[in-house]
Amino acid sequence: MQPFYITTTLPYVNADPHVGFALELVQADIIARYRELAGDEVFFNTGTDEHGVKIYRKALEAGKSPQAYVNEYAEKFRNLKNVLGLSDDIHFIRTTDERHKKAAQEFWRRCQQNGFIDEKPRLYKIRYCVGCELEKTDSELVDGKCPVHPNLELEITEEENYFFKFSALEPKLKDYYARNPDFVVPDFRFNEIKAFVDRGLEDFSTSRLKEKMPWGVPVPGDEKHVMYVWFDALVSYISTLGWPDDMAQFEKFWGTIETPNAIQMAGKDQIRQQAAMWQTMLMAAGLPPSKQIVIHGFVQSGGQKMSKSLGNVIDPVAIVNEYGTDALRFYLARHIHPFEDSDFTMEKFKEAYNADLANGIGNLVSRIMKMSADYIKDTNIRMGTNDTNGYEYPKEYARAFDLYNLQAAAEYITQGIARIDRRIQETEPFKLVKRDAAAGQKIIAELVRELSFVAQLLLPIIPETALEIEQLVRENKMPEKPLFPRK
RNA sequence: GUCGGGGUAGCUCAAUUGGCUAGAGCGUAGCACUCAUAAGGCUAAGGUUGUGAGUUCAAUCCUCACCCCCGACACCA
Repeated sequence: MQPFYITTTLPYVNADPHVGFALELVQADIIARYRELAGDEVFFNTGTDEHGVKIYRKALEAGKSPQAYVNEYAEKFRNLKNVLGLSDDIHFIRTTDERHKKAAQEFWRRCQQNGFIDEKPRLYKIRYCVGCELEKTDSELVDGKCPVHPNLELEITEEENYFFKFSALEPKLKDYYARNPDFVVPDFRFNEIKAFVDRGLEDFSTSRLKEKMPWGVPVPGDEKHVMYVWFDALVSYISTLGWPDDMAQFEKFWGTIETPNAIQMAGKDQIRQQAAMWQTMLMAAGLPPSKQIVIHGFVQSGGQKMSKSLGNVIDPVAIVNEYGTDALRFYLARHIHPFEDSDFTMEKFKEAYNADLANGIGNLVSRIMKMSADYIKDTNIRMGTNDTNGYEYPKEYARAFDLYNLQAAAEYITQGIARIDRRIQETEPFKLVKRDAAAGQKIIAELVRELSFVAQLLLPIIPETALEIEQLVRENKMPEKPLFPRK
C-alpha cells in the first residue's frame, strides 16, 4: 500500500462556494477515489481559509464576531461533502482550528530559527488611496497614482512588517524545479512560474500589525503582529496531517526530503503561492517540498467570467438539486478541460446530461438489465468466475489518471459505452435468445459483465451510480426508474 | 510593451517527425430496427484549417508579415 496525499487549496470564506471550487474538489475527490481503488492508502484534504482583513471587514459589516462569521461559512463549505458526494474519510482543516494555529506558529519559529524570517520587522512603505480606502501595491498603480482616483494623492506611511527571505531561497527553488520536470502540471504553467522565478525573487512581507487588523494567527514572540493570512493558510496542508506533533503521519503522507509525496490541486491564480512561495517556505522550515502541483483553469459562463451583475453565476448546489450529484460530477470530469478554462452554461450541461447519462449510461443499464432479468435466471451463467476483486484498470484509463486528465478517463468510459451499445445492435441478443436460448444468454451474460466493468471504471467519478449499477447486476434487476431520467 | 500559448465543421476539441478523400463527440437531417429512458444502430449534410505571401513534389503543420483571442510579468486568500 502506497501512501497517497492530495489536497485542494483552502477557499477563502468570504462568499458562498462557487462552481470553480466545486471543480477543484471534485477533481481531487475523483483522483483520491481512484488511488484508493488502485490500492493506495489515501489522505485527502480540504478545508477553509478563515483569517485576514477581508473576512475581518465583512464580519464587522455583518455585525458579527469574526469567529461567528467564519463558523457559518465553514459549515457551508463542509456541506459540500454531501452536495458533491465527496469521500467519507475526507479531512477538513480550518485555519482557525487550535492545532492549525499552533502548527503555523511552530512553522514560523522554524523559518525564523533557520534565518529565513527576520528577527526584527523591517520598515515597509504602504501606499494608501483615500478614495478606495485601500492599500495599493506598485502593480496596481498607474504613473504612481490610483487608476480609479488619479486626482487624489496617495498617502504614504511606513509600517513595520516581518519579511520572509524569498530571495535567499531562489537558487534552491530553481534547483528543485530543474530536478523535477513534472513538478507543476501542465507544463505551460510550469514555464510561467519558472519565468517568474528567473526574473528574480524579492522578499515579501509576512505579517500585519495587530492594531490595524487583529484577525490572524499571532506571530510568536511579537504580540504586535499577526501573520499575513496566506502564510498561515499554506501551513494548513501539513497541519492537517498533525505536523509537528505527529511526525509519523506527516512523513508517511507528506513524504521526506528525498521522496516528497504530496499532490496539490490549485487554480491558475495560485501558481505563485503554491509552486514558489509555499515551496520556499517548506525549504526554510527544513521540510520536504510538495511532489506535484496540478493547476486547473477557471470555469467561465457564456464566455465570460461569472459575476453576479451579469447573472451568469452557476450555483453547484442548484444543479445538484435538479440533476443530482453524479450528474454534476460526471460533467465536471467529462466536459471541463483539466487545465484550460472551460465554458459552463446550463444549455451545455443539459445537452451533455442527456447525451452522456440519460441516453448513454442510464439507457445502457436499462437495456442490458432488462434482457438479463428476462432471460437469465441462473446467475452463475451470468457472472462466470468470481473476478470481482483484483481487476486491473486498462492502461489508457490509468494513464489518464497519472496525467491528471480526468477528461480522458471519462472519455474512455463513454467510448466503452458506445462500443457496448453497438455490440447489442450487431449481435441482437434480444432476437437471438428467442431462437437459440443458450446462444442468446451467452451474449447477454457477456454484456452484463461488460456493464459491470463499466461500473468499476465509473466508481471514482460517479460512485453512487456505479454502486447502484453493481447492485442491479447482483440482484439481476432492471432499474425501476431510469438512472438518469431524460430532461 | 516583453515573453508564452492559441485561431480547424453550428458548438467543444483531435490530427505522431510536413504526405493518402483534415477526424471525433454533441447538435441537425434521413433510413431500418425494437432489448432500452421516442433511448440505441446505420447513413448523410456541414471545413478555400484567421488573412496575405514564401519554402517544398507536397503545408493545418515550416518561414515572414498582418489581424484577432488568451495567459504570465509578485504581496490578488
